[in-house]
This record gives sequence, C-alpha cells and structure tokens, in this order.
Amino acid sequence: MGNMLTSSFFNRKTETVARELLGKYLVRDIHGVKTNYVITETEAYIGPHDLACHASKGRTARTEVMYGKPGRMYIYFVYGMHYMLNIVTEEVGYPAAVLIRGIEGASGPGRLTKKLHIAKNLHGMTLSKKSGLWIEEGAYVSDKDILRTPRIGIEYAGDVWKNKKLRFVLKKK
DNA sequence: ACGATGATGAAC
DNA sequence: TTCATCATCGTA
Repeated sequence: MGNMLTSSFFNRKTETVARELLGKYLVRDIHGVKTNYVITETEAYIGPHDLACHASKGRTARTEVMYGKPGRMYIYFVYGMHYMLNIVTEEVGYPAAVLIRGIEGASGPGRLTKKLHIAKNLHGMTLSKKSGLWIEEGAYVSDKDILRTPRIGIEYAGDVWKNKKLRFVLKKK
C-alpha cells in the first residue's frame, strides 16, 4: 500500500493538485473493511474570483471549510439527492478545492459518494484513517494519459471561467 | 428530454 | 418568508 497523502500535498496550486490526484487511490474504511479505487476524474475550483467556485459568493456557513486547512473535506448536497466530495486545497485563508468526479468503477460525483457511503457527516473532517477516508500514492501517470476539458455543469460561470480547462480525466487503457 | 428533491443564497 | 437555482442521475 502507498503512503497516505497529507496536508502538504494539498497545500499547493489547486490545478496542480487536481492533475496529480489522477491515478492515486481513494481509500474507504468502513468498520475495518477497506476498499480502494483509482481516482480517474477531478475538477479544480480556484478561489474567490472563479465564478464556478462556491466561494465566489463569499464566506458563508457553507463555504467556510474551503477557507480552512488543506486536506479537509468539503461535502455538499445538490439537486436534492447527491453528495459531492471535494478536498480543500491551497493555504489557509484562500478558498479552493478539488472535486472528485470519478473513480474506477464509478463515473460521476454522485455515484461515487453513494458507492463509498460518503455523506455530510464527513464534512470538515481531515482525510485520515480516523475519518475512514483518505488518499494514497499510486502509479506514475504521464501527461499523455490525461485529457483536459472545461468543467461540467457550470454554464452559469461566465465566458472566461466556464471555458477554462480545469477538468482532468485519466484516459482508459 | 425531463423529473426527483432539498439546501442555499438572494430578494423582498 | 418565499423563490429560483443547483459542481447530478436514472429513466425514457
């Protein structure tokens, strides 16, 4: 098993973190039963100026966690039925996060949280063995095996931000 | 193409 | 307090 990623991994540019999470293992421990899945798709949400980032609305109860320590989970509920898993990035005080959009065997942010039983009770917790959810090192991933596209479901974000290629997809072998 | 289904933020 | 919107998904 690889080493567990710690806060220093996430305390970097959000775009870099999103890129480097591809190929890493998302590990879930439920009552001692561990499962791990390769991360295959991510998106970067970068700071107060990014109109697609929830923090562009300002510092609220919902977005507060993004202003905190990198490596914590930002989990929110959308469309009345799906939980989204994000990992906080960059330094304390700068609101940014990476959305985990896909893992091996579960494509789509709502599908993977359902599969791994990830819900609001993990919101604000640090990725760690204690929380039962963490990320471990994986195999080297070449740029040739990665596709970059605009992010999904953010048509409202204005011409500049909606078109930025901040979605990272690991190509299938 | 569309409905499910509830939290969120902004308007009033 | 009401209202439109939403980082989606399953069914059609």
